[in-house]
Parts: sequence; C-alpha cells; structure tokens
Amino acid sequence: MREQIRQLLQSAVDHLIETDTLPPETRVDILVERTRDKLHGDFAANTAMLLAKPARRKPRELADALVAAMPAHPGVERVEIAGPGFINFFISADAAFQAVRDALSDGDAYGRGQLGAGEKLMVEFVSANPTGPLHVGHGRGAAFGGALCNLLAETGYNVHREYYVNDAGRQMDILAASVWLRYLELVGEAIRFPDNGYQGDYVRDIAARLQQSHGDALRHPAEAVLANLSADASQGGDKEIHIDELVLRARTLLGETAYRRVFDLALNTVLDDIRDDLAGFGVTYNEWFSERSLTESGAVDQALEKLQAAGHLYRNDGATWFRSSEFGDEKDRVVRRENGAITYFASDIAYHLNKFERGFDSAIDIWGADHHGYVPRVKAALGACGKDAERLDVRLVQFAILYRGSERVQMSTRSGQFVTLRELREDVGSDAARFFYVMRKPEQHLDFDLELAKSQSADNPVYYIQYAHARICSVMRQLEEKGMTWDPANGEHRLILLTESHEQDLVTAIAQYPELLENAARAREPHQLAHYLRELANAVHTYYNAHQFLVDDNDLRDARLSLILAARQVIRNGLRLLGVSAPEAM
RNA sequence: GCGCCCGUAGCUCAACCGGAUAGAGCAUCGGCCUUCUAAGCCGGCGGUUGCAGGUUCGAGUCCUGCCGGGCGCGCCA
Repeated sequence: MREQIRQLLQSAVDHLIETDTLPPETRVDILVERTRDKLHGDFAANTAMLLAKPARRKPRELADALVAAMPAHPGVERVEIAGPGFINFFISADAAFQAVRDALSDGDAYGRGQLGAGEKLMVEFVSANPTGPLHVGHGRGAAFGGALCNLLAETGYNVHREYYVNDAGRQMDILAASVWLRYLELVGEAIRFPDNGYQGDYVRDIAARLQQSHGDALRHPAEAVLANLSADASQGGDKEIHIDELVLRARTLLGETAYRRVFDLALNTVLDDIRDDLAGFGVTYNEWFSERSLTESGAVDQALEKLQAAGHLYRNDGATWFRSSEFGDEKDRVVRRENGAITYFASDIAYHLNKFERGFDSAIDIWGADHHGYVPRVKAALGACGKDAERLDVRLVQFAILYRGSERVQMSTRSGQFVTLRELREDVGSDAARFFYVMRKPEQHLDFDLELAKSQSADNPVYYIQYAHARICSVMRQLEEKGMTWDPANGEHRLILLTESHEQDLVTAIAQYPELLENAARAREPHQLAHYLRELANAVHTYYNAHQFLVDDNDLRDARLSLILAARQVIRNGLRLLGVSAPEAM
C-alpha cells in the first residue's frame, strides 16, 4: 500500500511537471510514512513541503495541486491536506484488511520483500580469534549479525554469512605454546607458566587431550624448555619478548611436525567449541574462511605485489609501509615488519580483496567498536587496489558492559576471567539472550546486568512477545475443546465485522510489518524489529483483554480468529528473524 | 592532544534518509481474574532531548563550539 501511494504521488508530480506547474527537471524523493496519529490518516507524505522551494510556491498550494493531479485508487478512501502541507491518506477498510489476508495466505513468507533485488552480499561477523571460548562480548556481535543477516535475506538480499578464522597469527602460537606448557605440567615437568600465556581452564583441557592422544611423546625436560629465557613481566622483564621466546622454544624442541600437531589440536578444539556454541545460539555460517589459506595460497603476497605495482608501498626503517594516508587514513601502516613477517593488516587487505574477487556485490563487516580506528586503513587498501571502498560497510557494535548487580565485571581472554557466551546461554537461555542483545541499537552501549537477567528473566520483554504468541495458540486449543470451529474462508469474508478500535490497531500493526522490515533492513537496524514486535504483542494483549474471541456468532468468531492468527503469524515470522523461538504454550 | 561513538522521564531505552502534541518498559501510585493463560490489561505521576549558537517553513535528528562518559590512536591481533 505504501508503495502504491508513492506511485500515486509520483504520477501527480510528473503531471505537474508536464503542465508546467513545476519547473522541468524537478527531482524530489517521495517519502510516504506511517502516521503517528490516527487523526492524520494512515499514511502521510511531505512531498508538497519539499517541492515548495524549487517551485517557489506555498506548500499548501502545491499540496492542493498534487491532490488534484493524483489518480484515483480504490484503496484510498480520502486524502486530506493538513498542517504546514502534509498530504494525509486515509485508506479503505478493505485495503487495510488485505494485510490480514496476506499474512494468512503467505504464512512464513509474509513480510518478504525485494529491497535487496538479489544483491550478493557477504556479511562477516563474530570472527573472534580461536584462542578461547566466546564470551558475552562476542555474543552481541553474534546476535546482531545473525539477526541482520536474517533481516537482509528476508528483504531480498542474497546473503552469505562468513566467519573469518584468524588461524595464522602470533596469538595462535601463544595458545599452542600455552597448551604445550600445561601438557608438560600434566606429565610432571615443573615449568613456570608465562604471564602472557592463556590462563583459562580450557587450555588445561586441551592439554589433557594432548596427553591422551600423545602420551609422553611431546615431553621435554623443564630445564631445556626454560633455559636462557629472558625475564617475564613479573620478573622485571618484557612479557612479549618472553612469550615469543617460549613459542620459539616450543617450535625448536618439538620440531615443526609435532608443533603443528599441538597447534592444530588447540585450534580445532577451540574452533569446534565456537562452532557448537554459535549453533546452539542459533547462528550458523555459509563459510568459515581460514586466514592461513590466504597466506599459504600466496594471496597475501599477491595483494602486496598489487600495492607495490601501483606504487603504494615504500620501505622505511627496514619495514614495508603502505601509503594509506593518501587514501584517507591518518597515517601510513606497516604491512611487513622488519623481521620479514607480514602484519595482521596485510592479511586483512588480502582477505577484503578476496571478498570482492569472489563476486560479492558488497560486503558488511561487523566489528567490535574498539576496532573503529581500523576502518580507514582497510578502506584505504581497497581504494588503493582499485576497488570501490563504498561497497564495504563496516558496522561497529559497542561493547556489552557486564554487571553483577552494581559491580562491573572485568573481562580479559588472556587472564581467563570472563563470562562465556555458553554460560550466559545456560543462565538466561538463548531466547532471552538473543533478544536482549538485539534490543538496543548497535552503537549504543549495552548494560548487561547478569543478576537481573538471571533473577528476573520473566521481566524480559521477550517473554511478553512469546506470551502473546502462546496465548493465541491457547485460544485455538480452547476452540477445539469447546467444540467450535474456525472457517478461514468465512473469516476472510467477514473481516469487515472487525470495527472495534483495538481491532483496527491490530490490523494496522500487521500491515506495517513488511514496511518495517524494509526500513530496518535499509538502516541495518534489527532493533527496530524487536521494538515493533513489542508493540504488536501489546496490540494482541490489549485486544485479548478487551474482547472475547470465542463468541457464539460464527461470522464474528471466524473474523476475529482470522485476525489473531494473522498476528500470530507475524509474531512467529519476526521472532524467527531475531533467532527467538515462538512457543505454543508457556 | 587527535579521531570515532554516546548523552532523551528517577533507571534502561525508542523516536522510520529532518515533520505534526518526544514515546515505551522498569520503578512508583490507583483500578481489572465465576468468562479464551493476570508472564496480561486500563489509568495517574514523571521532560528546558547535556549547554550555547547556527541552518531550515520545521531540529532530539543536520552544522560549529563547549561540557560529560566510553573506546581507539603499535613493526599487537
């Protein structure tokens, strides 16, 4: 309906241009909005006000002309001009009820749209380093990314969900070394665990698996492991140098083959855990893309050669730098260190080039907000390689700040002090967690009070919405128990009997759903859907309390049941996009 | 110091590319269960949208400058 009204206005504008009421070449974005106040009708357009300036005429005068030039439409009952020049549209009851019929006939497909027009879009999200379990900070990225992907897919984008696995970096080496040191402890060596090693219990678990599969085969005497190491931080030294020496020691003593076994066991164990965790959270991927595959295939070298050939690299202090400052970054960045190792940034350049070379029309990256300084350099690299950096859309998600009561919970993967996503799911459930995460717009800091989420989880708005769904299911069970029936065909014919204001409100809410999805997808804001569902649930609960559905009058009962079943369908569809279940009973 | 994000009711947050009288939940006060699930509904209280300018027919929304909070500024990832 909104689109039809937009077209009516467009033809009116065209007509005014043809008749010279408006100057030729007049361009205006015709925006049709839902009204906030029923007195203003169902839809409103500000077109006349926007045209006032180029036309040098008063808005209300133009509104009159637009209305006069507008073709008739059976769904539009009347049009009014109000306020400073709004054109308000009142749609017919029958046109409004069409949404109810659509929701019932389209079922799970109700709300789907063509905004994306099949655009091939890659969304990369979470992509946490596989050096430990996901924590609650990653949970927000997972919930947001998962919901956004669903939303975009529902509105006509061809969405590819991807997790970038950082399986090639120094952090992974530190994890492998940490596992090996814990293994040495298990087999009886008196080693000293480094300050900068991974401290979590999962490291010991992986070490135990290593012992199960390899016995004593990877054992080396503690003296050999610890010999001639520089001081650790707590010994007055540099923890980074210390840990790098330990990694090197592990590679040397174990040899490359055995070291790779330890490394891969650590990687695969953590990755399996992450995969399982996300699946349990309702988040799945089309592809887990390996960083190592980029280095091993030579893609990173090729990317650097490409930059080199274009003259965007230079050497300074023994390192190789990318002239990113010429592409909008605040300063140049190192891509190859003095010791010859490529930087994380270099493989990220290769990865982002790879995204476009794989044929995606555009890409969305979802990052933690602490990486915001990274955006300009990645876009700079794309630009320097001749790609359109505008096709990369980086969405930053602010941190979820955890509280236990009023006390802030400090988290660090390295120290092993964090609340895992798995713990959160077990405590508050996936439904509540996913909804809570996605309720706020991503750039808003999220205060996540664990005590509140656990102790008062019934207050979580997700239950309010689920309850509306369950109540409708319950009505249908009661229908059967009372020996009554619902005739869908008759219900559709009798919708005109739904004249109560609560019924009108619910009809409007149902009709709004496809438009809402489009708005939310365009803005990349799944939280709009969460808020919409709350309002829809409110309309259901209000209606439920005000009117009896299982009445003796067959026609009225059929009509009312059709309405609430349409509402149930929308709740179900919306919750599905958010990754939240729609229980039939609570 | 520079950059990005945020600042709206006591608290947590909405407000659809700028639009009509800034809305919800929680908290608080008061009503509604012999009737389809009270995890619900209805009503009251609660606002100089951080401050000061500017642009506009119109600003919570855009621009400038302050104030306050968060994050980032590495040959780490």
